Amino acid sequence: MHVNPHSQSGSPRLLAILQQLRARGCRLTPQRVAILQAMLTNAEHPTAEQIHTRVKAQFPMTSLATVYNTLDLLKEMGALLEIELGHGSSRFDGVNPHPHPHLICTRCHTILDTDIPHLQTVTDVVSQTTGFMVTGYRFDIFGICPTCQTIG
Amino acid sequence: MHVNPHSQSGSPRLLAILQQLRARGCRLTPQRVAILQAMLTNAEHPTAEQIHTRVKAQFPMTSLATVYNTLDLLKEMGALLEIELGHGSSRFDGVNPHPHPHLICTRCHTILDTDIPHLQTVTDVVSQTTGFMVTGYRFDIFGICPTCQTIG
DNA sequence: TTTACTGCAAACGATTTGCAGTCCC
DNA sequence: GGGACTGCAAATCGTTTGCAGTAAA
Repeated sequence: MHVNPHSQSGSPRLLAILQQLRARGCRLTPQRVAILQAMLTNAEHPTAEQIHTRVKAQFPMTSLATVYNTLDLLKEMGALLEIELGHGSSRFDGVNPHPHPHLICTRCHTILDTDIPHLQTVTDVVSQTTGFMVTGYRFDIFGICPTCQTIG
Repeated sequence: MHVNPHSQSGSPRLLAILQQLRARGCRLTPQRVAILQAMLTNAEHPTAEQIHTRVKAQFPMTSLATVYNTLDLLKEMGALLEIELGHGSSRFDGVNPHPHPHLICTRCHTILDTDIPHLQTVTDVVSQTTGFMVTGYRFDIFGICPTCQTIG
């Protein structure tokens, strides 16, 4: 299999991450690039399985293990966020890799991004008052989404 | 095995939860009461395994499955909080079962309770602006605790 | 006596890992 | 050509479950 990433146009973000991968000495295998593209263009906070399904449409041989390996790599690079739920699969956010609050519907399991102003300030204050060196956070708000409320 | 919960003094909270269990038609087995007591007197956010170890000191036959079953029951009753971490075991908070932010040290895995004023107000605002019916939240702040910082 | 609960062991399911072969660079 | 990466299958591990026996009420 052979793919030349330069032959296809891509978003600045995609190109930047490909660049980062190259700088790391990582190979740009077709599977890897396809997984990355799938992550950057899916705002639904997909599971590894869902990414696998989507990538298999393009490269049928792709294994789930490779998806997991690649997601780990991208996570370590800071290119995506993993939302680890206790039960069921992790969900991934490749659209906004910076910590931000999520609204999680406990009925349909939809995850929505949301914005809470000054959250950075809040964690800064915690850092100062407790002596904790804050490196990140996760703020999940659970409830029932508007759609599920109307369904009943 | 036979234990009479009334023969021992207990905190008001312990007695209230025992009462709640009885009201539900649940049996007050020695294992169950011991697990509950262990949870109410351990502020270290223990794992199921750690609770199992502690309870086995008192009732050596106690199985880990019973610990899990009992923790599930207590969680469903709202008597404790489960902190589900993606990797490793869940941690449980039986001291403060109401949602509150946690400071999690990514080096020594200590979990500290903390207080952020007006967090309830924040989730209320999110509820109003998004139409989400908020039922709970989880706010984990990751970093390096003061002790681990001094160790280097 | 009734039946909820227990211990045990096997099952489960998401993720990781070992390995032999592949193919990007 | 070398070694990072792949697919596959087996291993891992926290947690759940089935079941026959036990004991709380």
